[in-house]
Amino acid sequence: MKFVDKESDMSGIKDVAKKAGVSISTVSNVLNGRKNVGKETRERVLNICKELNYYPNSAGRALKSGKSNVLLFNFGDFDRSFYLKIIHGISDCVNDYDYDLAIITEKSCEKFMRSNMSAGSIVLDEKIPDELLISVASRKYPIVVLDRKIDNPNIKSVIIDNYNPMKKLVQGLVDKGYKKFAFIAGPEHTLDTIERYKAFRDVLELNAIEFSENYYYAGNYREKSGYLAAKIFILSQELPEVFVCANDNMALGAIKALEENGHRVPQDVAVTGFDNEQSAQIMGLTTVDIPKYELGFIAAKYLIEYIKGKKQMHDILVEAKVIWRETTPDRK
Amino acid sequence: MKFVDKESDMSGIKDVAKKAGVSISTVSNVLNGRKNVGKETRERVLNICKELNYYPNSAGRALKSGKSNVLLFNFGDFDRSFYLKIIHGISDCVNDYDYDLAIITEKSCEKFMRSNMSAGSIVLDEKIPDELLISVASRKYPIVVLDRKIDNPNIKSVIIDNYNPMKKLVQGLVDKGYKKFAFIAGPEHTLDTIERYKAFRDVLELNAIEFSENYYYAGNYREKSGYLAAKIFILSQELPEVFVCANDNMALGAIKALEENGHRVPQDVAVTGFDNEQSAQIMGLTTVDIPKYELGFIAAKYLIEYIKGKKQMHDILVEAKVIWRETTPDRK
DNA sequence: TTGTAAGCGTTATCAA
DNA sequence: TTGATAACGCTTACAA
Repeated sequence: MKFVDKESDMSGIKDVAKKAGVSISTVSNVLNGRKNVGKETRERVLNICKELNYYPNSAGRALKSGKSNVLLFNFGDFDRSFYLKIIHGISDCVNDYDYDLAIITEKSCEKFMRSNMSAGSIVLDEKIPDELLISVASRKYPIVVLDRKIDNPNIKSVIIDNYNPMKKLVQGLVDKGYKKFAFIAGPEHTLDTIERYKAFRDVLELNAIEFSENYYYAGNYREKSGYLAAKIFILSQELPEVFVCANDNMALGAIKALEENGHRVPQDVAVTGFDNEQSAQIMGLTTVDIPKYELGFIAAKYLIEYIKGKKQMHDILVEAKVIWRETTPDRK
Repeated sequence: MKFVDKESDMSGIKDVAKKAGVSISTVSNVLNGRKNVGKETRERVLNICKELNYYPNSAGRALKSGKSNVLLFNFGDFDRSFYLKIIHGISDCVNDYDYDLAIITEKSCEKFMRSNMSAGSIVLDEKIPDELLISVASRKYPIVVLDRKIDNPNIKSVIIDNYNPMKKLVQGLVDKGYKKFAFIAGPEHTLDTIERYKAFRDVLELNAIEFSENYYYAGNYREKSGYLAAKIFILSQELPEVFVCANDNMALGAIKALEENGHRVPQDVAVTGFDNEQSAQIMGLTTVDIPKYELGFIAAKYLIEYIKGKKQMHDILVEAKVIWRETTPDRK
């Protein structure tokens, strides 16, 4: 078979106009659903668009009108399958409202956000600095940040309630008879780690249970850092009765390290996570379930409503709840 | 605190030019690294760019030059954490070559591909029809498809070798003494399912092992369909000795169904998967490891090289290999 | 109801 | 070494 490489079978608005025997502006009017076009003309134009496979050049459009139906979602951690669910929720919502979604990474985030190609952003990656978001956000370009707070009227937050479920989780452990805790944290500047840890400390204090900083380890949410943390505890000092981990991945790593070193979970040591990822389910890990899909959906909906002009919007708090499983048996 | 909503603190090339006391074209020349600018002018302009937080508007740029540094990656299945790894590989490669990546879903795929905002696409979602890809692909807009073949000079394939590892896997099972097989397939029109199944049948035939179509079940790669498949086998007929599943998710589902019904894995029934997802690792599931990160990286590199003008490119075959774990003990 | 023309922010050509 | 200007594809007053 022989293929001819058509230099470009892409037709522009001009081609459509010419073929339809109308002016460019008429075509534009048809495409933008303006009322000032005759029914017959409208149909003819529409048909020809189909026929020529015409799609508006987004650069031209963005340049002129500054408008766009594209929403950006930025994320950065490829290790948490977590994010796929959030994306799913965002994607479904965005489609419901007839917007388009482009998912981008930190590297290109600024470029995309500044390029007029989108109408707003949902930002998850903590690596994107506050300053960038503040400099980019405006009433015409609102931003929704996940699990983060930025003091700016055009940057809204959708936040997971970390504090209350973690409090319940730890109180539950206390009630089960646990007395000696270790905490494996995520990156220390992130809102979620701060809150999860605060809840942990508050409950211990409330129950007059002693906690030494020696039993605190700052990880990075990766499985490896949980592994490392547990390993360090194993090698250097007495084991706690329970590892409270700031997410499931690290809990998994901790379990791995424990079992490799002959400590049975949960008979010898208990472990808890946070997120309720698939792996937690499989392992029977006690954790906190975050409604990921819903989180994405809500964030997208929120952004779209704000873009459409809704006022008086306050930050949203998404509830999460404890899931008790096998890694935390009664200790009494 | 009171915020003034600056209509736009975005400064354009004009602002830079004015403030620097030069013409627009000079600024453009500086920014594009042209040699025809005095050293002193260049530095002044550069400083002012920083000062004003100037960022070239990519819409304007794209419009004029018709060029773009954006690559599209399309995917559609939010259930396989698998894809996150592929995205990771693509993202890293794209960044290495100073391109930008936008990840998009089926819904907006055509719009984005036809809107001139990108220089090429990597397509994974089987739901995108061949015809669309063919109509969009050209020497100026090449496409790389994953796990799929399309007969067009500007659509290149990066394919996972499904056949050989599946052959090895099944032969291994035969060698271990398994004689009674069931196969849980993915969507029937997909290249990977076809090949995985073919390898399965070929090995059985080679070893003169009988296989009845009753032991074939067409799933959809979701955990639920594996669950359902196993359930059906459990309810309706004799169990096989081993479930060969076309991916890990379905294997997981099958295991769940089996255990819920009192059949122990692997003592009573063996199970294998494909993909080597995190869950497979945790479960001790025998499977085939696909180098996901590398797959993404290779696909992106391939696309970029083609965009940059490399000729004579042939499809790429990515190797995968069997990982033996606990779900398939010797049966002798 | 339709068409004309200006202009969006950039790059590229050519003249100064 | 610089600057004026046309052009990219589109939208949108405004004129017809």
